[in-house]
Amino acid sequence: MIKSTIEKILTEELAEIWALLTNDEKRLLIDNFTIHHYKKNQIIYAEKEEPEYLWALIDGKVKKYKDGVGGRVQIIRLINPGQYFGYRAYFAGEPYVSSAATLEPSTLGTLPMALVEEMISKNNGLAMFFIHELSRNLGNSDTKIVNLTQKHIRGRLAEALIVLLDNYGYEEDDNMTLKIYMAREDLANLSNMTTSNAIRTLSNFVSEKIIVVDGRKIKILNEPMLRKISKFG
Amino acid sequence: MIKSTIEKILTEELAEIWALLTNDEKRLLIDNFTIHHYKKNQIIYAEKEEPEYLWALIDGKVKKYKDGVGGRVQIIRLINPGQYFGYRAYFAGEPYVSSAATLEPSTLGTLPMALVEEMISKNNGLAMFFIHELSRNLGNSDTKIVNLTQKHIRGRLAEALIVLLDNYGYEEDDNMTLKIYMAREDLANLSNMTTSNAIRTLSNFVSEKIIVVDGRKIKILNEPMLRKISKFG
DNA sequence: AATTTTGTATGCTATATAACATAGTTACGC
DNA sequence: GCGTAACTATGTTATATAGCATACAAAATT
Repeated sequence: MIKSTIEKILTEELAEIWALLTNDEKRLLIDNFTIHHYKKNQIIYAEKEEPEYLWALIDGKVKKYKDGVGGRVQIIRLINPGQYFGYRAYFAGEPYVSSAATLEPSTLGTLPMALVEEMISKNNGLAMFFIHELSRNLGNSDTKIVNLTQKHIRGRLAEALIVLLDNYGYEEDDNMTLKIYMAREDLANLSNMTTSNAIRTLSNFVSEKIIVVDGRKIKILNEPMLRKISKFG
Repeated sequence: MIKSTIEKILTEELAEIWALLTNDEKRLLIDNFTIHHYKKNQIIYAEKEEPEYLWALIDGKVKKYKDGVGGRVQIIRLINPGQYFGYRAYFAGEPYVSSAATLEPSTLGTLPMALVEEMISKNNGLAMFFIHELSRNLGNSDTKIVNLTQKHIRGRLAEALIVLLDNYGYEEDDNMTLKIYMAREDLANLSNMTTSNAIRTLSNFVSEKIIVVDGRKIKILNEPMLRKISKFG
């Protein structure tokens, strides 16, 4: 039955919010939560659209990005399963300033923001949850500003690889291969450089035995060195 | 009497929060709100310190900035009278990731964050206020990432001047002169360039009759052009 | 008032990285 | 399975901007 599937997802994948709710709120959530399936590289919402839903990533990988000057794209955040997005613009009372798209086939859930706002106004634990999330994201954004503007190309790419590692971790079988297979272009858009330079710098890291590359699979051989380059590069 | 001065400030300068409170909360606020006077270019708090207070700017001007690679500094936000800062790190449960300092002699108020948190947990209007603030700041930060990484030097400086205009406005008497007198170095740190290049680009804008400069006074002659450069530069 | 320090201005040089070009390689649709 | 498109790789050139040097002006300190 559909309802029980939703309940399973809410209690297991989105436990963080679920735990904060009263029984009435849980019921409301079940009744209004909708599951969506997205293909790889599909746009979820785009800049300038009006925010209407809270999005929850249940399974898969999602990027948030901004289209900038002259066709350049900047990836500003990566979303993991169990995380929420798409709510900031609604809370700020403005249209989206960034777009969201899947990096792989993904399962997502939506909840109308009007309902979320309603629930927040009555549930302080939920309000604190969003205050906490927004605060962490804002800190990351501020840090990103300095990383992207002041570090050199090697430092920025190393940083991007560390971000991928922190977000998605290693494959279980070898504990070395990044659990995300990104196009070089996405890697470039994450670290504010051209695709050519992402490829080139990646090759340099391979020559220096810091990583091994097999297509889109990236195996990190020397994580401390990568962190060092990220920090001082 | 001191208490009545504080009450005057709270009701007039910090009306936005005041209006959201119950009588008991207002009393609590008056009893725990402390006024501080800072000189020009004085550090309020520094990166890596533990956040303890909510800061309210009552009068003056404050910059939030991050020290980056090789002595470079990035100004990430400007604070106006009536605005609050210093709370993000506390909510995120981490030390400060940026520093705060005055740009001119300023009057500030503090409130212990533990009290703010306590009040938020009981007052949903207050919680929504912070959710709204954090959401707006996060949108600005994300936009800043793209502005600073993708725009050319002229666009970045034009953008910085627009930010100063939007934050502090024009002098009342001529409606053209920016109501903030910043060092060229601060201007550079705001727009991610060296001081030399800020001076040079500012001179170019003068040659092009977009602005007039008299020491630190900047008069904007052609605001539409400046906005155009900011947008496409 | 004299002296030091700090800020502003401008020219020249070096360099990191974008832009462009070309080619090989892999994935994908028919 | 073949042809086309998308992706990866690498070399070369162009250029925006940092870095450095020098000079002058203004402000602060003695």
